[in-house]
Amino acid sequence: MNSDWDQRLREHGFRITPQRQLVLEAVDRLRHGTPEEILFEVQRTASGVNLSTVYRTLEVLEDVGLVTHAHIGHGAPTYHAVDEDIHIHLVCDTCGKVSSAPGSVANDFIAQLRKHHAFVTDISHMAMHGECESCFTTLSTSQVRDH
Amino acid sequence: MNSDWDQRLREHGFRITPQRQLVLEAVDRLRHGTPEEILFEVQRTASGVNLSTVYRTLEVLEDVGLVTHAHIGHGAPTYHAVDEDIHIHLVCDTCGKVSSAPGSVANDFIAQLRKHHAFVTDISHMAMHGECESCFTTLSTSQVRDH
DNA sequence: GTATATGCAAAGGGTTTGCACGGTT
DNA sequence: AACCGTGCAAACCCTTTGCATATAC
Repeated sequence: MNSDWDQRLREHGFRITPQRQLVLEAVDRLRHGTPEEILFEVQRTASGVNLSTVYRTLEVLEDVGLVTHAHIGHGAPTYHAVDEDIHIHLVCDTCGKVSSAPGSVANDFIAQLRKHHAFVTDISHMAMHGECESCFTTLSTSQVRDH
Repeated sequence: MNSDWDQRLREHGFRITPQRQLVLEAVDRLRHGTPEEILFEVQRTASGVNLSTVYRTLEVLEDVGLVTHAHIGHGAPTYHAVDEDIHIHLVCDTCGKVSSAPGSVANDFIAQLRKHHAFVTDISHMAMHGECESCFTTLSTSQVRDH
């Protein structure tokens, strides 16, 4: 885990609290987690922590650049530490499976968006929707599909 | 608007109703719309239509391939007709502005995901998060930022 | 000591569901 | 006539907010 997390918070004028440490540790341990999943992880150590504190804490940790989130489904977003290996989420909208690809596969694409469309993409926030190969193949054989 | 929309519904065993026609027309007219925005548009013609009908109808229209949706923010998803020009949504997480780029800019990227990561991307569902050039520039000059 | 953070409970958006009625086939 | 689709209201999930208390500085 990022060793100067407390420094990072102080720099931005935030205080150091047990809750903030615990939430950050939980995010690191889970690698991916919704606010509720993070709450449960935190509560293994400190049962008194409240869900609204988790929400407020995640917002703070995101502000200072220690965590990010991606929207991988219709439900709650998933949070992860920023120092994780940068990756892209591939969400199968048919079976719900979430796989990932190294962030580098998007380099050219992102460079093009930057150059020609004046847009700076936040790669750790990227979630692609579509279908995994097996779901796609199943659909192709069971119904008409236009290519 | 797609001229055989009713045929499309019938093929899949759905019935033709005024509500389904009106919702589809509203989506076409708005080009992009949340369920609630679509409801308001529909209600300009038929004030009695209910929000839950809009939700159920959008699900049906998506099932038969007449509309899709993309998650461009934390809030409600945005629906649009499938025969629109294929485009990618670029969402600025700082100022909230949503711009778009032609779908073709992602061709290589999508081909790579298909070939090396067994994933078939639904391009009309693509929403990229990040910052527009002006927000990015402002941030760069007002605070430390790592490149 | 003062300002910020937390816990709790209530309210808020967005979406789904159960049920009786009405409309399409 | 049978079944599907609709309107309405209630329930649901996820998230935010107001307020009093507790805690970091």
